[in-house]
Amino acid sequence: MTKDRKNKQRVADPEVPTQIKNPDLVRERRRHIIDSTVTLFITHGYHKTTTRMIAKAAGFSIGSLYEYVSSKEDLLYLVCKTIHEEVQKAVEDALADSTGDKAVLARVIRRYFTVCDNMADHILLMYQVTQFLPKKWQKRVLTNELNITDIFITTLNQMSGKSSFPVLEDNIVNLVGHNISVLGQMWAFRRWHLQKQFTLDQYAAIQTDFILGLIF
Amino acid sequence: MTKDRKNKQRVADPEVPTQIKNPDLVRERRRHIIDSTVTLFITHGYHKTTTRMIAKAAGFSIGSLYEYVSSKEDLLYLVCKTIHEEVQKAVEDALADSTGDKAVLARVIRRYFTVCDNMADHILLMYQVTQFLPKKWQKRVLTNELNITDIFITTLNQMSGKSSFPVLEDNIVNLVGHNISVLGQMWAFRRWHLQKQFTLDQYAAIQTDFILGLIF
DNA sequence: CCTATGTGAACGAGCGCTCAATCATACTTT
DNA sequence: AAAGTATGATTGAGCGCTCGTTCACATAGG
Repeated sequence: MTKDRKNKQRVADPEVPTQIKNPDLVRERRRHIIDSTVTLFITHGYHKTTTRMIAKAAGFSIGSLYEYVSSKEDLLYLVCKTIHEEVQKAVEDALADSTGDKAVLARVIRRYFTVCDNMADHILLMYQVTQFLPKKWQKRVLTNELNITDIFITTLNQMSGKSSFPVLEDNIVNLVGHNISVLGQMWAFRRWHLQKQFTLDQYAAIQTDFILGLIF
Repeated sequence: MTKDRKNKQRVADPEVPTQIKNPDLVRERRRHIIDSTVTLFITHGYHKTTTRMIAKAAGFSIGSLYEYVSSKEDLLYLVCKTIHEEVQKAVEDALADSTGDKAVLARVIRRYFTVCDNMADHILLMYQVTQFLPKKWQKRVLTNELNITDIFITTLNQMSGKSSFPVLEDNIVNLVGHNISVLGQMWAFRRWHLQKQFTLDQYAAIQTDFILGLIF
């Protein structure tokens, strides 16, 4: 009767725990577990973080942990997903009031770079950790990554042709979108080195000129 | 009597194996082991690659493997070091005949991007794997990474003021150096996506304009 | 008393690494 | 040339241990 749980290949898409009935409880606890896990993953990395550490940090026993999360891999997926949602939300908020204009693009970039600065550890974590996901979920995470780039791309497209903006080729728009994402992440990766020479704002300003140069 | 071998903290700096006498043999075999390992790490990742797999791939028994390499971590360090040396050499070769000129910088960038394309798997590996090194060696690897950026920086400094080049501020030179490295690596990370829109040459051409824009 | 939830000892697969034993080859001795 | 010896190189069974996961049982609430 319990045999049908045996195979490791879980049925449904991402997140399938066990037998607790109250769904609100599950959501809340799971959220709590994810938060604790993120911190642990950031400080110790995925492999050196044991499930026992996670349980302890979240204030559960290992047994309970497995009531809310079906495997360590599963948890990793949830972590990745959550981080991306966070980054994406932060970026979208920062873009909420944009209308096509040089100064606006500059502000968008500066805000995005600020997000990258605030979430630098999370960004590094994502880079380190995606590899440990099953291939199937890796794709999904990669897609989320590209979603963020897409936000810039659509923003640029909206600006294209309006106000002081020239009409932009698709190719260029795409590349600029990628460049913005990547140069933001570059700050996360190399900030210890870059900070010796620039503040975040200076960095943002120069890179903005850089990016605008490609457009105009 | 054999007790003095006990502590895991190895004495010397990086690479210390065991009791085989012929040093040429050691060098050659170790090189061979590293090569086999790189392939395995790229396809399976660090943790899923077992020492037994490495031994098998290199054509040794595990016992023999440990005659040439003192630990799996050690091997990881050697792998990182070797890759960086390779990248660095490739970049330096590509830069061998540079004199200050727009066209030359363009060629330098295109060549570097080609290196990134050829060694894309290696570059990804480096990003994934550095975290598993002991802190002490992590720094060293990070330094190697920055060395490559420095190559660009010094190249740019040599160009500064000569021929058609303006005299460049230090800050700008540094940032441009970083941008070149990072935009090359961006190709490695996102090439599956970018290839839909650009060939490597097109990518290099546009990004070069981009970079030149910051200089002129 | 029954259902929902929480617990942590126990399990066992898998790992890096060691080391006593064996083999191969070169050098000595007669 | 044959037998003896010394030494470097190779082997793989197995040790010690970690860690993800499970499950028989405890506790709480209604």
